[in-house]
Amino acid sequence: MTVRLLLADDHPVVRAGLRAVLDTEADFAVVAEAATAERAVELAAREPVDVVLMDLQFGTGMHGSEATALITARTGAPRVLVLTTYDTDADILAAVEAGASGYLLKDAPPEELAAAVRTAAAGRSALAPAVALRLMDRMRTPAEALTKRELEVLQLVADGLSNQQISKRLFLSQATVKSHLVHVYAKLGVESRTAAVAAAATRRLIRTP
Amino acid sequence: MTVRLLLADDHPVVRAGLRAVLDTEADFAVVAEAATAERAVELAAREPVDVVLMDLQFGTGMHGSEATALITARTGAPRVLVLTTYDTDADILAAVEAGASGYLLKDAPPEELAAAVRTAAAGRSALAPAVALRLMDRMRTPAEALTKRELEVLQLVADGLSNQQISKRLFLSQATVKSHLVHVYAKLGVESRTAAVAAAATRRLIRTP
DNA sequence: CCGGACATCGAACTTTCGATTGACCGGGGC
DNA sequence: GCCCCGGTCAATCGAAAGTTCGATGTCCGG
Repeated sequence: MTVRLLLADDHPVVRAGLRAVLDTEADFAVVAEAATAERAVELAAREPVDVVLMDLQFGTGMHGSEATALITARTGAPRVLVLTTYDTDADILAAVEAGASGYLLKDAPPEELAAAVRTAAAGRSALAPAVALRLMDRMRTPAEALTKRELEVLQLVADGLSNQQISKRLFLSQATVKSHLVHVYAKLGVESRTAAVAAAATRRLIRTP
Repeated sequence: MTVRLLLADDHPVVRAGLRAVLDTEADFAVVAEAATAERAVELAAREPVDVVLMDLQFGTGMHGSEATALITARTGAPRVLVLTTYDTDADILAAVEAGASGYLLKDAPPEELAAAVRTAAAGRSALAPAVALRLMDRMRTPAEALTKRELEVLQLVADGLSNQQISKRLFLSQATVKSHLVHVYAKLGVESRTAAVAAAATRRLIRTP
């Protein structure tokens, strides 16, 4: 049984690398490539594909997690294996919520990559050890885990928005924004918004441009 | 005349991709690969190589710019072509100072990549259009260029320090720190420290963890 | 069913930040 | 020599951020 693959990554070199690594496996066949998330969604709907290898950060246009959600929403959809460079908590959560079957880092060795593809093709969940470890840590110390809402506010803080701007963006009052930030500061062990952004960046909780 | 290549990148997939892309060129031959900067320095000294494709960010150990400096310091050294994902001003300057013959982004199309390798092999300078454009912009609008001191203060802001903490760290008064930040805000077109950090991060003026 | 976590909001308070203005000095360039 | 720029500092004032104390409602699991 051949596993048909769709590669979605904006870097030609990475696509070539994935093709080189995966085509050496006898039971894999790369049937399509996409340089944008939009194109990946289109191809996944049209071509018969078993597993999509999806990057998260594309240079322009749709984000990989959005594309993942669109692809997995259909019935009989292929499995989506997220393959990204960095592992922020926000990205992992977004990918899992979007219906990704797995989450791999690009620095993974080829054997791990092939194993993850087979796992995903079989319908099981495939998480990179580093990612799994992070989720374990998150489970083990739920006190330090930021809620989705807190991450959302923190991300906007990192984008340079003021409390006023954040409140308007999220349809909240400034009081609520401050409230969330108080909790964020407590969980991160800091006492200012910039320190929170720095701490969250090192812990890969948020996306930094 | 065959161009002998050494690939230095910690991502197996990227190395495979570069090999796939470059080995299709008749006059290129990938003769060695290195997964760390240290290994790249070692191989560049031992193997007969014409051009080194050097990543900047390795997972652990030496930085690519250090390795570049070590490699180019020798007489009869190969040319080093820096090939990285992101293009921060600091990285570009460091690479050029280290003696890199060129600076490419990993999202470059294969033709551009091959052309840059030939340019480097011929002993000429090879800059990616995006990188060259950045340098041109930097020349054209020096008003937006932050001074060394301003960057220093801004970096500490990005690390989460308060004005008070920065003043102590740099042996300044808070007035001076504020003064620098006023200039930074004006140059970046923002009006708060977090917005300045966000703007500087997107423009790759500072280091983000 | 009840406790706890999460999300929401308000008000009063303190601290920090940012804007503004003005000043001094040293080093280059004209 | 003179002027401009970079770096340094001071004082002030309003705005923003952060703290503290409260409160309500939902939802979920024991």
